[in-house]
Amino acid sequence: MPELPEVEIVKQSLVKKIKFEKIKKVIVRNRNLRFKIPRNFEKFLKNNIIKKISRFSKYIVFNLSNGSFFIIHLGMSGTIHLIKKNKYNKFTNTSFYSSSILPVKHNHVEIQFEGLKIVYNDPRRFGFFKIIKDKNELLKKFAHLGPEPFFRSFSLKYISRYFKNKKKNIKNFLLDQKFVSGIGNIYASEILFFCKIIPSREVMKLSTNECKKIIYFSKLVLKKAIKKGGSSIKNFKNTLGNEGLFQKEFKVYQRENLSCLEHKCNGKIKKRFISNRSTFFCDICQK
DNA sequence: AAGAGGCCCTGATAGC
DNA sequence: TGCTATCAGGGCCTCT
Repeated sequence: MPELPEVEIVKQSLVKKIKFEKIKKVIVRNRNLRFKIPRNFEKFLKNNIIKKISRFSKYIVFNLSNGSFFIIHLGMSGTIHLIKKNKYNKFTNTSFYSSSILPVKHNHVEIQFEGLKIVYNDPRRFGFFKIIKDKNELLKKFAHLGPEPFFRSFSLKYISRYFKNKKKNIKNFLLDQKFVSGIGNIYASEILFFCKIIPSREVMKLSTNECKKIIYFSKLVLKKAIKKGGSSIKNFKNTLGNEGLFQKEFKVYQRENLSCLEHKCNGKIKKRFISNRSTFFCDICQK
């Protein structure tokens, strides 16, 4: 599920529903996420008010009333579900994203507020929660991450300097969070299609104009995806509303052997593995 | 230093 | 039906 646009959608929903709410109770059913959830996690969060919810790259950041933070990363398969109490004071299922039905298995973390709770579900457990003591530690945690495509610092100067004498291909660079943060495997293929650059191109051979396109279309594709509510791949069945719509707009991702959607291009979309990740492109109009 | 590859984990699907 | 193999939207670590 989650690249920058999907995480942004989750964040926006969380802002609407739990900003300024007080944490009443925390239940951890499985501590073994990507990083082990520490023993003091529940106690640390309890009685704090969520003062602010923001996003950086693919991380959701919660400011707590005690001056500390906690961050959530959704990994490959993490989803956050909102459960509300009905008028009989019982919890009923609705959701923020991806599925309106709370799955039966893999509900690892539950954070309860007055009248509602959020449930973190993650079959593959590549996601994680982390307590961050203060602002300094937060900055340190994100220090290794490059700019988001939306940042001014993601400039022509920045990327030309970065690409100089580098032999790695452009697809790998778009996935490299040290270079640019927030792009994942779906949007990397999509962005390169718009740029008309083949994913295997060595970055040192990119022209100035192509670098400009990378900046422009990285912003454009992500913005459009956010507008459409993100992408919902492999939806759970019984999805009612709330799922993203951007997957309907994919030009290349998961379109192997289908016709290229570029105007007047007769190509068929190809699928190749680039450093073990599936990559989609048209080898006629992308060069 | 840069780049390639393995690994963490479960579930869905394809092929026999 | 039931097995096995492969693949899935991420990122960290190790090795060369």
